[in-house]
Amino acid sequence: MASMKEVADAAGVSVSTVSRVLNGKSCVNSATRQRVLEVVEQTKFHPNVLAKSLKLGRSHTICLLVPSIENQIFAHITRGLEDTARKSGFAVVLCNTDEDAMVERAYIDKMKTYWIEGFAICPTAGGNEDYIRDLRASGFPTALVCRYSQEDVGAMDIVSVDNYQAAYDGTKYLIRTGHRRIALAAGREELFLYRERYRGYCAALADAGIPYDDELVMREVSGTDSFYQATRQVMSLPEPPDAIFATSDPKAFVVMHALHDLGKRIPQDVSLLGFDNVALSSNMEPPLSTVGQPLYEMGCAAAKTLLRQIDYKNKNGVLPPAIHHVMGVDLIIRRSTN
Amino acid sequence: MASMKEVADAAGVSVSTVSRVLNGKSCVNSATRQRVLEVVEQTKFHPNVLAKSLKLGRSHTICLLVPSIENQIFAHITRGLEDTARKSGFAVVLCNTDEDAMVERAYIDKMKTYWIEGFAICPTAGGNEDYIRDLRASGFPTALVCRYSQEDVGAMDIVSVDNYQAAYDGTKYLIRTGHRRIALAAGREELFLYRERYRGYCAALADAGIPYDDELVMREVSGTDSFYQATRQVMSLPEPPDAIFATSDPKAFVVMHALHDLGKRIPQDVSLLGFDNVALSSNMEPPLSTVGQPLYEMGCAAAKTLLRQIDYKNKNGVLPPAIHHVMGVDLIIRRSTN
DNA sequence: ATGAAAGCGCTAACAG
DNA sequence: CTGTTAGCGCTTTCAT
Repeated sequence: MASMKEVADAAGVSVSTVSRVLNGKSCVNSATRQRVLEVVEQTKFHPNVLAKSLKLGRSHTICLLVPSIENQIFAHITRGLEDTARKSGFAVVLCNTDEDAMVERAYIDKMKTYWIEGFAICPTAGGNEDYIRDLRASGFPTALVCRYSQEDVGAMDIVSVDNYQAAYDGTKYLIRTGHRRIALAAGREELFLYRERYRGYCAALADAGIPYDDELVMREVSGTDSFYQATRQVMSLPEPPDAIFATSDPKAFVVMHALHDLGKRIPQDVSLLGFDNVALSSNMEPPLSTVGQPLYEMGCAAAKTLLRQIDYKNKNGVLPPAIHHVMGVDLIIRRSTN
Repeated sequence: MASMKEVADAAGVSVSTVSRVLNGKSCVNSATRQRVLEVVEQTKFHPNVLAKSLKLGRSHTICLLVPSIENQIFAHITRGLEDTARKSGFAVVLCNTDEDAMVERAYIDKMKTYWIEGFAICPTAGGNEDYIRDLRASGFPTALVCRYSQEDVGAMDIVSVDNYQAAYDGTKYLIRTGHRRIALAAGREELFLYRERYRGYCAALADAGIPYDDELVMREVSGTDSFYQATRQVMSLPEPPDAIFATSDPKAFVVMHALHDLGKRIPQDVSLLGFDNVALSSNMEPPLSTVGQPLYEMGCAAAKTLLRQIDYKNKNGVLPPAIHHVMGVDLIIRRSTN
């Protein structure tokens, strides 16, 4: 890794001139420019980004925090984010928080000192998110993806879907297709998005005049796998459900598995509707009907909103007003519902 | 973000003293140490890692290149790598190459100028990997994970399983359990690991005196989905297979799907064996028997070998001799084979 | 159009 | 034990 000084010497010019031709600033005599360019070519010189970052106060790096990249949902988001960041010359540092607020917090603290230019965060379920709000308050471009709290709206940049409406529509679809006893595989209540989906489910039921039955809502006890038992339980009710709405595809997979083991046919005995449209859902047996979130696009949107904030901040010294990007969902009917 | 100078001023000492207490080098008067520590506390000072990196020539950052994080296989590896890197204070930059050698190459070039301390790479299938070998040649700690070429052995650090033996054992298991017509969902031939798995399959057949039938090996035409058609074809043979060995779990998922659509029961009509043991395989219907690679651990091992190289290089100025870490596989019998 | 010089924030001799 | 100083590699006034 040659340094600019070496290039300058070899070309018989000063480092400032080399810098100038490399950055296309102000005019440089085209003869000298040529000479410099040649040397750069020969020596395979690449400017040291670290030094540049230090000088300029920017690193062209953003940081993504997700609970776990092993969860397909976050894998899709990550892909979208990385793709669009890369196209703009940004690198992305990945951190798996494992739903541990301590890890999340420590990581953010550490990353701040890297002059990371922005943070895209799918926050951990448990934690108080004050340190995330502080992040923005202290001037870091920040985007919440998927997961966010009510109070964040208007205060932070957010990329999400309308979880209430999406769940409402999903439930409505199940009702419209003749189902009356609709069970819900609900997500962890600490997460606003799951409370919203729950609300949507309740509202759709109410609007259709179907009485709410708490025995029909399965709650996550310890990890997604807990829906295996929950499914067995709900299916052994005197009046078992004729449809199950899982509030995420990974949950739907374990419900599906439990149903198979119970000898129940999908959708003949019970319809199953998921939420997310993760890549694998189309390969399940039967292929899973689901409320599709545009996960990849949400990752792209998160990157874009971060880039936008970074730009704005570099121009105006402050962050732009927060926006809430609410993306549309698609109801994807495959063969697990009828 | 306060700077060390400010801390120094506030504490009434010089920056070097602050640096010393922060780095625990040489002795500092415990009274002054206290004072400095207090100011550090108050101002929430974190040293600027960029400046430190520039000065020291190290960034405590490694780079991971994978074809796509959306592929569960790479998600597991990534998780293992990130977990162990983080524990050692390293950040990891993620790049999805999408099997595009151009992207891979460009990314590596760019990352070199970030003073990235090491590269963990699951190389793209197509490309000539000279630039990866150059990476090591030019002094960058490098680890190949899963995918590698014959010629890399001994020349580069590699973390993999013994693909030949694993496929041999998997096939052997199928034979031992009474199968004679064993089809193979083979992977892309450009990948050494798939050629090895193919060899293992052939060898096991030969050793058991079962004639090789080329009609029984399905080849990837265009993405994993092409195995859907291939499965239909092979099942419509006059003498269809009584078992299918898929050389990766994602392939097994589409084979399984095709089998279902064909009305074939697994394992009654045909046994199905996968390769990888991706998280979802246990949730399939039926749960997939598979040759389990320790993917998470392979990620950990890749991080460790990188860390080891980095250490060694910092001490001795050169990279340590390359090692090939061959990890064991587990035959995981679930319910898709009998 | 080009060079000299200052400085981004930090570490590491080298003096004292 | 502590302060001074010289850079790490680069950008950017400010002169020339």
